[in-house]
Amino acid sequence: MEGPSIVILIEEAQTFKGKRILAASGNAKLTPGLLVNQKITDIKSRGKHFIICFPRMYLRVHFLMFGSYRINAKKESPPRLSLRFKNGELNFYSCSIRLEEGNPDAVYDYTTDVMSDTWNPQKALIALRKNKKMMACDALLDQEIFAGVGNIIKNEVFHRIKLHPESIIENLERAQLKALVKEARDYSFDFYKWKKIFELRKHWLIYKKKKCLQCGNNVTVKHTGVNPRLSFFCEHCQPLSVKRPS
DNA sequence: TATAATGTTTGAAC
DNA sequence: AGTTCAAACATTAT
Repeated sequence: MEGPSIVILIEEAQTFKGKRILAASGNAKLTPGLLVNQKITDIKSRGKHFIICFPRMYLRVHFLMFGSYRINAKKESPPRLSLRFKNGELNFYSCSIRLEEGNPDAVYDYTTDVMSDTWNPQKALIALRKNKKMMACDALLDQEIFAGVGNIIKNEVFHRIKLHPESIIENLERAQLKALVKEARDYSFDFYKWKKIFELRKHWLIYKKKKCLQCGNNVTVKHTGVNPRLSFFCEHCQPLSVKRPS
């Protein structure tokens, strides 16, 4: 689950903000009793982390690849964590959940979150210049630089800026670096917009495509980067960046 | 039905 | 000590 999906969850879960937990259960490695009677002071996110705040602690939920949730509904499988409120219930499945002490704002840097109001593109540029030997595909998935960006966003962004995902950061022109930072945020917001109206797939231009919609060439599918994650790209429209000697 | 994928952490090995 | 790597976790569509 990528950053924009977490932002949608925040909106859907707003109904529980300010509400008290009446009961908590599940197979998460935490003591559910600690949550009972806790009042939710805030619901927020940082990148792919969904955060439920209490006065002196917070829940940190990461959905990884297969995590899911239900609001006022249940799945057949046992929940990782189920929270019951007077006005409904919030259920999490096959995700990573941790209960942490303190205030999340002391831990998280929201300015590196592509969905955040405080997103700082300049900071991302500086971080990229600091990692000049990195492949662009690894940089874009780096949650310290582009928190919230996942593999779908990665592929669509490289297609939009017409760049080969295996390009080395130091070989990018200044304009390409800026485009990378700009589209990381812009496509994330398009992802958010389209996902909300169930049109996410419909707008994929390269991810899981067979042919490039621009030139008709076969889409190259290969694992790229140190991770390595699957990349879909057009060798013709997305050339490897090679900086000219200056 | 076997496979691979909207992802990250951990700990061993080098 | 830093990096690299495989394993682990878990669900579902194709």
